[in-house]
Amino acid sequence: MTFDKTRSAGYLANHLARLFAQHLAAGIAPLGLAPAQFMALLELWREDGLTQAELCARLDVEQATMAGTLGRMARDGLIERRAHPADRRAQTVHLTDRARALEAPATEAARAVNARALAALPEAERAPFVASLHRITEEMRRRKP
Amino acid sequence: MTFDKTRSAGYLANHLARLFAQHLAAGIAPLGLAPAQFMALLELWREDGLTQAELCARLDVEQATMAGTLGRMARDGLIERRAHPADRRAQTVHLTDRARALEAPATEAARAVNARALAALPEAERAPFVASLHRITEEMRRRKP
DNA sequence: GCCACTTGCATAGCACGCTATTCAAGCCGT
DNA sequence: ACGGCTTGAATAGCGTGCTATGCAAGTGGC
Repeated sequence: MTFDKTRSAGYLANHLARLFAQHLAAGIAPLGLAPAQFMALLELWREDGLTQAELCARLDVEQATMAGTLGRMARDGLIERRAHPADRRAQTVHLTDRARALEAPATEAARAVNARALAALPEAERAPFVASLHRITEEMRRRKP
Repeated sequence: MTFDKTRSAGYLANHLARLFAQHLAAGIAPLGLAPAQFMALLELWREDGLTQAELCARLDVEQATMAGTLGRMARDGLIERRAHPADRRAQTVHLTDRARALEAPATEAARAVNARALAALPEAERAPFVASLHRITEEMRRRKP
């Protein structure tokens, strides 16, 4: 039996994620955003003034990755880093007005991508699919390689 | 209404793909393989002597991406490129013995990752989940951004 | 037969992921 | 108060994805 990629959850997850990233990138590029920046903004819109470490934990990415993303966001005028009031090692990350103004259009673009993607499934299968995605993701995250 | 990432198919697909990539990378690193190289091998194990363009089409990645992956694979002694017999622009990609020997252990590692991941779902939900993944992927691939 | 379009690859530049390393600052037990 | 572990962040190096270019070789129409 050869390995059938069209039935491999891992292969399909990779392919699907690339497709989502392409669609999302196209949707938010006009706003001057890249996908990873949008993810970081998602957290910052909920709660401003997080530290880099907190962002890492919430998005489950490595610290070095987040440092790069935040660097690009600062360069692009989306965030400002300020000294942490209580810990001189840490910095807090704050949204600029420009970033705050992007919340509505950016989340709208993301919602549109999700809607168009899920349209491929019969309505009754959408919620179970997303639930399964969530379930597997949480499990794999718990017991990392 | 704020955007809930834990219910966003796109967000979850990205997260899941990163987790799969980490698990797979850990599983095949001892073989000297990286995830994208494994994907290319998957096609070459089925049919040796493909051109770069054919590999791109089958894996749905851009030509420039494949050029990079094949370059690393040639560097690592996994493939050889030969002149195409009929088209002087093209090259055909051929497996080395080393790459051929990796088929069994590498596919086994990938299968193990899939199995462990799907173990998070009740048995009855696994097939529908993979089917949905496949369905959405195919649809999104058809009508690209 | 020639010029224009297409096609196969390489390359450069950038975004993101990861690991590994380094450094400063906080924390702790003795 | 000290020496040692932990923690927050930057940096370097690498793999993988993308777009955009550039060039050589094939193809077609006239």
